[in-house]
Amino acid sequence: MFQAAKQTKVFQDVVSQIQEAILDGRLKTGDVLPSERQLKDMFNISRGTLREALRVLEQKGLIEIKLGVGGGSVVKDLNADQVSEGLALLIRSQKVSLNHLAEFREDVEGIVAARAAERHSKADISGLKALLDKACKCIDGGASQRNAFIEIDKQIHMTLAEVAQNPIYISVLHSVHENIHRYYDRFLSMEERELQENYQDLCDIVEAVEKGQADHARRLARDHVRRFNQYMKHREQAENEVTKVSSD
Amino acid sequence: MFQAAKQTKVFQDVVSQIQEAILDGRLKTGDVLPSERQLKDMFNISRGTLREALRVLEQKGLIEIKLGVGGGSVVKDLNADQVSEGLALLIRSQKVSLNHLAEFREDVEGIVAARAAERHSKADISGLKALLDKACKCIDGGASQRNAFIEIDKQIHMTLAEVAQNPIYISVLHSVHENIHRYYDRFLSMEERELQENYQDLCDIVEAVEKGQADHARRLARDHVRRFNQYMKHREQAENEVTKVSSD
DNA sequence: ATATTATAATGGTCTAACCATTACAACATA
DNA sequence: TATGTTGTAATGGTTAGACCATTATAATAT
Repeated sequence: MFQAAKQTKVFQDVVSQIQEAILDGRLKTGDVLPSERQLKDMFNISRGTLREALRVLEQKGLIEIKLGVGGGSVVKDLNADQVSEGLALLIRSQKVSLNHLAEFREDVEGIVAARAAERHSKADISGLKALLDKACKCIDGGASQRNAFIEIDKQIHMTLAEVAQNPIYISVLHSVHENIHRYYDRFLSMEERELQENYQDLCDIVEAVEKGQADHARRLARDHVRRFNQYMKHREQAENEVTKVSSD
Repeated sequence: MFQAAKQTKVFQDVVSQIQEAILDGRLKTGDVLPSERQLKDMFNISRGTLREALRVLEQKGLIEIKLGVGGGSVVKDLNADQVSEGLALLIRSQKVSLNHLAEFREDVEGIVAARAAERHSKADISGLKALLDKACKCIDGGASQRNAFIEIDKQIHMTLAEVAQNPIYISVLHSVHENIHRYYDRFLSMEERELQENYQDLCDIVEAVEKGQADHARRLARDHVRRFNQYMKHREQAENEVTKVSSD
């Protein structure tokens, strides 16, 4: 007959109100909320409760809290960081293994390449080829050059996601890279031969994209990522062997 | 020469310590943290500061805070809710459109079907066929039956994600469904003809999975989702037309 | 004109209460 | 004895008021 009386925790109500204001556009990126002492009076709550609400909004990625005079709660430009953090937690909590993530990356990079092949413009291809040139120049350099290569490699993948014209791919791929690199960074120094192979892969993918061969681009991208994954797994195993022997 | 001195906000340090304890397994799902009054003494901080930390952990999905005697902060079983919420925020903030999400779903469902085709067991197929049977019985029923059909449809998709044996697909697909349905629920009442088509699609997909035809399953799943998306878009346009006319 | 220093506003933290909710024990009742 | 009621104490939720730490800006000195 009756509904359970609304369980409002005060701070939750404040979170909702401010969140709605942001999502409705009544508060825009860069806007500064009133100071805590003003807000607490506006909501007619205590400062502690208000601060709990602000902490939640901060954690959601909706506001950023700055210190000192002229500081305060600033409405943030929303990005994929929260998605990325959530994914990172799933991985660290062993709900998701590196193999799962690596496989997911294979598939996503495949999709991205295929969509990019469908939607690329001439300007996109020019941009990609410029990146390939930069990558090529890094191959036979020293260790620092190799890090540069890895960086450009990542840029090429992210650029493909942009060419695919769907921000979800950008966010998802960004999250995946973020989390994969957190684990693989220590193995990332590649030999010149691997760099060469890697570079060739990228050239092939870009070529397929340019020709609009979606399925082919998908396959190339997937194989490219799979090869990278297998290489990293070998490195990890090798490292584990060493650790095992030296601790025997 | 020097690094900037660590900017520790006290509550952040507390968040880190508890988060690490959970992720390292020192605190397990279901464990209850000491009461706030005990924790504040253990960390040697004030209760307000502690509560800010707990609110952040709660928002991250790591703990759940229960009221009353025997209440307290309980370590939660981590799931994809945070990823889902992050995605929802991106959508509501117009960073991501429904078209983007729908397209993404096409691709993901395609992947899932392909992976399922590679990895299915006989038991998986039995489970899927049982669901198909249930779906079939809902087709010519009334409105309530139709809702049941939609529910089973979702179950079949999620089951395919489980068959694919990668928890990321489960999480991502769950997030996508969650967010798509938030927008499309009002249009979800389908005609018997659409249900029939839908059912046939599902049968075809399961058949392709059973036969291990990965590429075929991918194509079928993608087309299935695309058709659904187009149908929903038409419904939405139709509704907008009506609104437009009636407000003229 | 430039460097330094004070000022005041803001977020960060602390203390010490009291309120609201809830599991459970103590008690009353049939 | 079994069952329903009530009290109690522990816990999270909220409040109030104070003081500390940081920082943009204005005032001052060089």
